[in-house]
Amino acid sequence: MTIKELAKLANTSTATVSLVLNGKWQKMVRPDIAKKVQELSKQHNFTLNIAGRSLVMQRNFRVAVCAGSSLIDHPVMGAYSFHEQLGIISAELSKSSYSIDIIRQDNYENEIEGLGCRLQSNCDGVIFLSPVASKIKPLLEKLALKMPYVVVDSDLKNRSFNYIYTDMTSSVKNIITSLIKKGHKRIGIIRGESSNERFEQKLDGYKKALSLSKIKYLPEFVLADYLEDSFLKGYLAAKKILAMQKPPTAIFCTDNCCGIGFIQYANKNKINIPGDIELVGFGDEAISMFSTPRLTYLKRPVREMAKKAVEILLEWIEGKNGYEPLRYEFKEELIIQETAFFKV
Amino acid sequence: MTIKELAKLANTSTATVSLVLNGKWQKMVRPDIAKKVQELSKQHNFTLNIAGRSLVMQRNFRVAVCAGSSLIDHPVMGAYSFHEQLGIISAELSKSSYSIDIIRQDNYENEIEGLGCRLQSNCDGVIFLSPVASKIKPLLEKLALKMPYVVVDSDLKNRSFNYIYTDMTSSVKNIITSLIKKGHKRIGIIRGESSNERFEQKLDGYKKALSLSKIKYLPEFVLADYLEDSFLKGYLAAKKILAMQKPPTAIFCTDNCCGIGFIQYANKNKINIPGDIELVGFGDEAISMFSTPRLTYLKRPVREMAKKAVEILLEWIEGKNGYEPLRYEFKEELIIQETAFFKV
DNA sequence: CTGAAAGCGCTTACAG
DNA sequence: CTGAAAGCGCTTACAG
Repeated sequence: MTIKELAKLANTSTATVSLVLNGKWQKMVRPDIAKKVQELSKQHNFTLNIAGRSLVMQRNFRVAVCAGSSLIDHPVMGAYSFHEQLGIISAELSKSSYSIDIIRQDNYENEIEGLGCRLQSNCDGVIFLSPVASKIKPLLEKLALKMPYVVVDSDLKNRSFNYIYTDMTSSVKNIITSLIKKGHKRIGIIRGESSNERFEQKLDGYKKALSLSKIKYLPEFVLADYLEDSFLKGYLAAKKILAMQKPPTAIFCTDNCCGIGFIQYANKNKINIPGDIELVGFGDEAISMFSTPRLTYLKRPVREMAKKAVEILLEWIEGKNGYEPLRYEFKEELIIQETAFFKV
Repeated sequence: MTIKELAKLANTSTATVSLVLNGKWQKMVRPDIAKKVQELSKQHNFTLNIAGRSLVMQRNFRVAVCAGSSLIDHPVMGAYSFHEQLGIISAELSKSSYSIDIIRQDNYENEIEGLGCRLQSNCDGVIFLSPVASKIKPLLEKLALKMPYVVVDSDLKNRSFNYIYTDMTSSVKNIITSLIKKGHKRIGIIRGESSNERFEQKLDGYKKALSLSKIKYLPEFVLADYLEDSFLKGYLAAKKILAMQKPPTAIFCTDNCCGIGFIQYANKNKINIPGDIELVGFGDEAISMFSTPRLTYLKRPVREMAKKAVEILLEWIEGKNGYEPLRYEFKEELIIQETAFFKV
């Protein structure tokens, strides 16, 4: 069924039907005609054809979601955030009858033209999920997108871009400071993530906290080996740490997966957490309860960031006013479970 | 840039450009002209406008994915499969430049018209993810979709529908039989899922295995209380079971989350798994390694099913031949980790 | 307040 | 082999 047929049934023109169905009829269409159109439309379960609308409105009702393909391909370990975000983004967009295009984005340098052209001709907006800041910035500059975009979960530190982020450095600084206040003097940090840049941000926070409290920074307490498997990283780091003559009394894992690996090794070797060693993770809610004891961790606001991204993107797409660059900060939240206790 | 402009640049007509860019030019367009068009198109990063194509081809380049909204809204516990599948589906579709529409499908009875009309006017095909068989069947009959669809992960037991499934009854039967062969005579089963129908299928397999081996079915070994939280279900079931005077020597958890809950309780109460009690789970790979000991489980081929669904759906959408009803079976696979050991 | 008409960017018969 | 033209289903000036 098309708008033409519906117009015929309602004994009016397609223009009138279009106005009514798009809610733009006030003061333009006689109320009785509007009502009739609405009733007929409901009765026949009529929906405006999206291709027709797209063509004339120069809008595609599609939003692109760009993410590294490792996130898309290997949803098993540590990449849970991406799937949470994808679910939320698609559900939110669906409410406004937008659909999503998943775009794999790995080789930032080589695919600029392809990506730009693909985005430009298919989508109304773009969401970049957790890109590496130092790579997405030149890409955005080169792309010079004419459509709205938002970068989610990367602190681009430049107000001319649109991004939603958390200040991981200060989150980590605060948590390490709390550990110090509790009496810990020997605090370790284990790298869980594969991204060097992200780890550096957290390590900065760690260093700042130590230096503020005049605690000496010990390189052997930083376990930053590169390994694909975050869980295994935690497991092996635990082995290394617990073999030390004077091991740390508290550990910060930069990723929950890694924290769970740590716990698994500790359990096997009868190390008591939090009795012998306190442990704090960082990441999703998702897997944080699957260990014994349950992980105390800084919860990342991944869902909130995704939701916000859709909200502002749609506002920009549907508004006619253009938009100001947007920088929006979310905060990590401390979730106290069983591997460490704090006074808040 | 439009096809018109490109045609002008190439000094030819839009018809010719369209043929070339769609790969239909062989024996219709002079090779030198075709080459010129291809070069110009590449040079200008030209892509055919999808709205224009959609309208004239009567195709939307969109596929709907229907799923219960609890899966979409609460990705934390036990609903991991959905997110794995969503990621795979969207990535696969994206390769063919289709985008996806997420549709929440909860109240099967009341939204038939809305759903049907929405699907019909926006999408070229539909994927139903893990619907309840007894509800999706009447819905499909009433909808009488004119477009291709596939039901993923529900055994509809009716060859007139299109569905991809696993035979959970026989998977469970086999695993229980293996436990019996290993010497277990007291085997418990714990319900992890919220869907009654799915649990019944597994329970059937459990009963069949017992009956084949002439082992008496004991209702107290079936822990099928309803609880939202699968993890907690496992935890509480463990408490109940381990308080029995003669508890089972092996447990089958119908969901991995539930298995991990069981392990957590056992660990806290110094019950040795697999020494005191062997444990087998059922579900995703995703969370199966986050426990100590790691869960032995039947792995569901969720990703494989999703990939297959997209493959056949696109074949149907892009083919012009209509299609035969399709029924495609996948098998669960036993993954032996640390909570139970089998000879295979 | 209403309707006829132009036009969005394509593809596909159809005439040459 | 090539190009002019119709038409997909809408929205939005524009004329009445």
